[in-house]
Amino acid sequence: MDHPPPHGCNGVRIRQDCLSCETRLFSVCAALSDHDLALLQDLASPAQFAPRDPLLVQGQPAPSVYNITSGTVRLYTLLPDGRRQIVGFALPGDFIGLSMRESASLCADAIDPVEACAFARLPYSALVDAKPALLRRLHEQASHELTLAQEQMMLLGRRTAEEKIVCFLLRMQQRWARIGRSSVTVQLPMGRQDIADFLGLTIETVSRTLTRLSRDRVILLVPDGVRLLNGDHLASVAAG
Amino acid sequence: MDHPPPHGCNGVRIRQDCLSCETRLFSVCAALSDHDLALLQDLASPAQFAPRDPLLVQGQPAPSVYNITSGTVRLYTLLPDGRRQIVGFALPGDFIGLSMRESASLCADAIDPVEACAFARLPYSALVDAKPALLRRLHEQASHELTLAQEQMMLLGRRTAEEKIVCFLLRMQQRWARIGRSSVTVQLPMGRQDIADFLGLTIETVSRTLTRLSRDRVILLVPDGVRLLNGDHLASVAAG
DNA sequence: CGAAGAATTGAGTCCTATCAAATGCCGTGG
DNA sequence: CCACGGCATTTGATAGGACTCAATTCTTCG
Repeated sequence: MDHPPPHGCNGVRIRQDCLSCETRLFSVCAALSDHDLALLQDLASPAQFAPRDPLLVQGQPAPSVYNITSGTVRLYTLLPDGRRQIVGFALPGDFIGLSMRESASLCADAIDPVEACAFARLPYSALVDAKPALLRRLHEQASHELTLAQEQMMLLGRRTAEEKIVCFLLRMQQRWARIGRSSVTVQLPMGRQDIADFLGLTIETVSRTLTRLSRDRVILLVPDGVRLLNGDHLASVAAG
Repeated sequence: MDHPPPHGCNGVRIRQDCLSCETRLFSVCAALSDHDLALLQDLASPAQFAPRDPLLVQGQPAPSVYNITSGTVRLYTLLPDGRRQIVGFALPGDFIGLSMRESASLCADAIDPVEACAFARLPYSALVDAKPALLRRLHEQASHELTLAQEQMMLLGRRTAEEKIVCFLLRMQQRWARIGRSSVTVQLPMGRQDIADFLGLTIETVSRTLTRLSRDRVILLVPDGVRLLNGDHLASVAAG
């Protein structure tokens, strides 16, 4: 893929171009015919977020749902005393706002520069009502997320720190692979504290575990990511 | 509610009677009109499970989906080395098999004697395709489960043993209340080991924490449940 | 009554958290 | 170009909460 980013012809304002969207095939949009996609495109407005910009705030009304087209978003909940649990990272192709409820049950904010398709909730909801295929796709997506959430519960409740880290690295590798960015070097756009809050650990334990794996030549720490050196060992740890 | 359990007239074989089903209003069936409910009823076959009987086995084909009408089911995943994480308990009105995939990603088995409506997956799937209202309801249900799963992640990743226990008790109270069994005495049909595997603790820690709460007059341990004595204290612990 | 399983209680250990300090990284501005 | 400040990360020392192992008590039920 080396064509330029999508832009409008004839000098019109730059708009989404769903048909050529790189994330289309991975996203909920894959459920739609070209015709229905055009309807969806009319509802979409491009949105950009700088690092730390919020997409959703826990408890506050969520005017839009989003389809991430580039960048990484963290989804998390907070306790009053400040403890944070990250419940997921949204990558390109991921949909934010599956439940379509009026107010957000989560916080979501950009980790790095994020681009997304925003859909106003009401017209989007109407389109979902009119297109069962889209609803079906949303439900499949929600079911998939539920399965992931259940895996994460096993990880949080029953796995050791090392297993948590290893599972996390392997899952990130799989997720990048699924959207066509397969590589031995796993990109980690999030910081150590984010990883800790995702895995139910402290930042120190994350750091120590990564350095130990690195010393044991199982991984190699590189800027903004890790290279997986000993896949067999990693897989056997993850298997439990 | 003191009428006898549903049974057929004229000596016909006992069947589900969805219209008078006590769990109808809480379950996915609430999405359907009386007419559509009749279609659903034709697909339903009553099923009973003794304690420890499996409803689903991880990785194996799931021929049916279930609507629980009485009793309690535990849903869990296993690691090869035997570690177990319970991801939820299904109570009357709960639906098992939301994802409608062919093979189960979870194990599910009865904790106490369970009665359920079983629906063969294929005809059920066909009905869902024909009735968007039913699909919509399934999606709402899945979204709700996703929200619960995210709360559970916070609990597993960031809460102390005492907070886990207290949150669990309060949530069980709410769940019983929602299906019309509100009471200061919270029924706990599952054993201590089940609670431990749900909360990411050991059975000893569960037991010790419950006895400590009991000594502090916050709860009272009774057979098959607990009575909540100091709701304010419980709520403040749960708030974090 | 006795056996088997479930739950509780106790003693000691270990993994991870906590507290604290040092190091590395990167953009800014002199 | 390099010194500087701020932030993220790493490393170290210590403590503590939950786990492990083991024994006892309580239930249930034939």
